[in-house]
Amino acid sequence: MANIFDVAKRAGVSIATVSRVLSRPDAVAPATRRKVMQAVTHLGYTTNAAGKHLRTQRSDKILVTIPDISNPFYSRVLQSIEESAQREGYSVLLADTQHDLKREERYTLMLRRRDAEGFIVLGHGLSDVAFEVSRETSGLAHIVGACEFNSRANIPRVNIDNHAAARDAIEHLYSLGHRRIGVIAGPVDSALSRDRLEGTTARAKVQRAEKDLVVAPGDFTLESGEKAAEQLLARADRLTAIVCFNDQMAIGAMDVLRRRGLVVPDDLSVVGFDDISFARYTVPPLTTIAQPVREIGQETVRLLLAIVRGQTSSAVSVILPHRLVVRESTAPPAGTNKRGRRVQIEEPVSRR
Amino acid sequence: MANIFDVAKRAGVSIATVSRVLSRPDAVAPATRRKVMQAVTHLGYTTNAAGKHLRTQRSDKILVTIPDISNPFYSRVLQSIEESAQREGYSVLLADTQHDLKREERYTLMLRRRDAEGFIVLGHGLSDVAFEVSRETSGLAHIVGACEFNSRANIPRVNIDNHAAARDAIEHLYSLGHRRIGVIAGPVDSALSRDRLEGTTARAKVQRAEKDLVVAPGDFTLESGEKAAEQLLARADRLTAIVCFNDQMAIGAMDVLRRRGLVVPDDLSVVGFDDISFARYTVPPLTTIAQPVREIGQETVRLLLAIVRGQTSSAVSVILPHRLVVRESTAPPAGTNKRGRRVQIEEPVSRR
DNA sequence: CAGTCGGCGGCAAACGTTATCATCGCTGGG
DNA sequence: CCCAGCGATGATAACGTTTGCCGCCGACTG
Repeated sequence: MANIFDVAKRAGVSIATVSRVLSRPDAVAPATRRKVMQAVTHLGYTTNAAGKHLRTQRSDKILVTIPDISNPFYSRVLQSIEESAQREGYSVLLADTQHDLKREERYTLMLRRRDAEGFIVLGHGLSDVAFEVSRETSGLAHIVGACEFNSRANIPRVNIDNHAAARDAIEHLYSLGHRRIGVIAGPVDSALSRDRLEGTTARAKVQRAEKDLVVAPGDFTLESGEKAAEQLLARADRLTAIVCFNDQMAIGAMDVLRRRGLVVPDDLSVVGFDDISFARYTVPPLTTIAQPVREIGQETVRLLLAIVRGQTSSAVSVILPHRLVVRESTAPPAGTNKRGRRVQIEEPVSRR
Repeated sequence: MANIFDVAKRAGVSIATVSRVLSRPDAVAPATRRKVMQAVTHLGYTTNAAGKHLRTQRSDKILVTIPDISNPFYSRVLQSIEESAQREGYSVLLADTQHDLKREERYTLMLRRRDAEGFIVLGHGLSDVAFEVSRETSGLAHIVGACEFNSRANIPRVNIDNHAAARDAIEHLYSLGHRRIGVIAGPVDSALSRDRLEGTTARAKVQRAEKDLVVAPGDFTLESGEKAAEQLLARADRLTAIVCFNDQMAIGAMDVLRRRGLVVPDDLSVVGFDDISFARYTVPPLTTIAQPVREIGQETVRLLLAIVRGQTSSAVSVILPHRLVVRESTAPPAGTNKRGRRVQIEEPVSRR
């Protein structure tokens, strides 16, 4: 493999000139530039990453930890992050932590080893090591959170207003006439889930319906959605709607309902979260809170790189807008009319 | 940030000893080892990646290109790759090519720059540059394909027997009594899709039913599944089943059928490919060809690292077993009994 | 014509590590 | 008692690059 010396020799210049041609071409005379470029192409020379990295102290890499890549929501955020990073000349080092803090910890070492210049954390886990690394740096830690956040560490993050989003979800159900509502939440240690839970209960209080809110925890997987739905059905009767803190749990829940012979939305309305691509294809299509995945990825990268490049002295978090997407999994509860008003049972029930 | 000199000074030893303590601890006397370790922990020293990389010529990184991370099948393979790599001490550089050969090409440069030691290609795209890099290396190119493969380049790969898998899918339908079958294939430049198409037609020939096979191309997305299904329905009547070359297109197709008032499997049977996690949750649950995603990832990494480490002189491709998972989206066509035999219309139609 | 200025390119240091080789002291065997 | 040998550690040479500094030369101006 040819190195910069080989190129220099062949072009009859010094290695400094070769380096200059490659990094700042206009700092060198056109004639020499041509000579060098010829040698470069002839030898198939490419700058060696390690040498450059060592000299410049920049690896042009960012580390992204994800609790679970196979979660379509995360994978789409990742996709956006990757694209944005790439556009800025950065590569992405992938770390699937599988919800394991130990793994995340191992990966965090890459930051300290200067293998990566910055660190994006998806999911709520943030190990002690990461926390520590984030503090030991003079100035701003090169860490940004996305979607989730760890309340312990004072780390800038970009996400939607989960409190408001959950409020909107439940508001939608109230406006349809629902009152007794099940909630399939996330793990208790998830700040995101806590925020959404607060959003729902806050809105329920306004309605004076706190008692009618039934919560079952899940872990954002399809299976946990099933389990939670079964719990909900066993624990509470007269439920007319279920809010799920992500679409996968909603899909799992809808499957349970279907197997029990319950029809969505006739018997029960279901609302999801995230608006993953499959949400449009469920039966019936899922009403859900859409998150701006693309923008989340873009903003996260922008924020991180601003910190890394020292273009900002005080990084602030970013809140992006969410959007309620009403599809066909929600409708007024049985026994009410279109407006959500309770009607006489004798009247024909109209829907959608 | 403390470097090896700082540690050496503090421990009162040479840098060589520090390096030894960290890499081969038993090559150094216990007393010195302790002294060094104390200094290391006190200073929070971690080996600098760039220095190590430059010296050892090993980056401990592999590059993985994926046509589309948001495809759940790919993301699960990626997950397995990442885990296996991690276990072997390697990190994964992620490259989402978005089906763009130019992007893949840019990323391939990382291999030449020695930024990554090896290269895993998911998807069928393989740019000229990659092809070239794979040849310029003396000995084996550090490239392994997964799932798909490029027939042009002689690159080892790991995948299922797509020909046989497609045969099994269509065999299943024939055995149920279907004959006139629609196929939603992949892009024509996809070798994987070609193989599967060959598998279906080969099996159809045995049945003397080539004329009853109707093919529409897709591109593995949900939307393309819808489009292809519409084409199929418009072009061919009397179709009793559809085989799709991935689950997402199957889900898209089933949505079209549903909107047209067609019931699966009563009116039409549907078979998918991949067995993504959502396949179990479609309505009805999708019959599909399961791929051993976990094993594909493991084997790919194993194969690549064997090449990288020079543990093998001639890398051969790996074929992993697939499996037909029969769920509820397939049944005998209307007008036949359980055994798949054509019956009198007057008889009651039984199913499942 | 002489002096100065600017553009271009070379020299060399530094980035942080590992591995090879040399060295030194100690031990054990002849 | 001496020397061979061995175990432990130190000195040092790369690995390949970028970049500050400086010198040279040509051109332009007074």
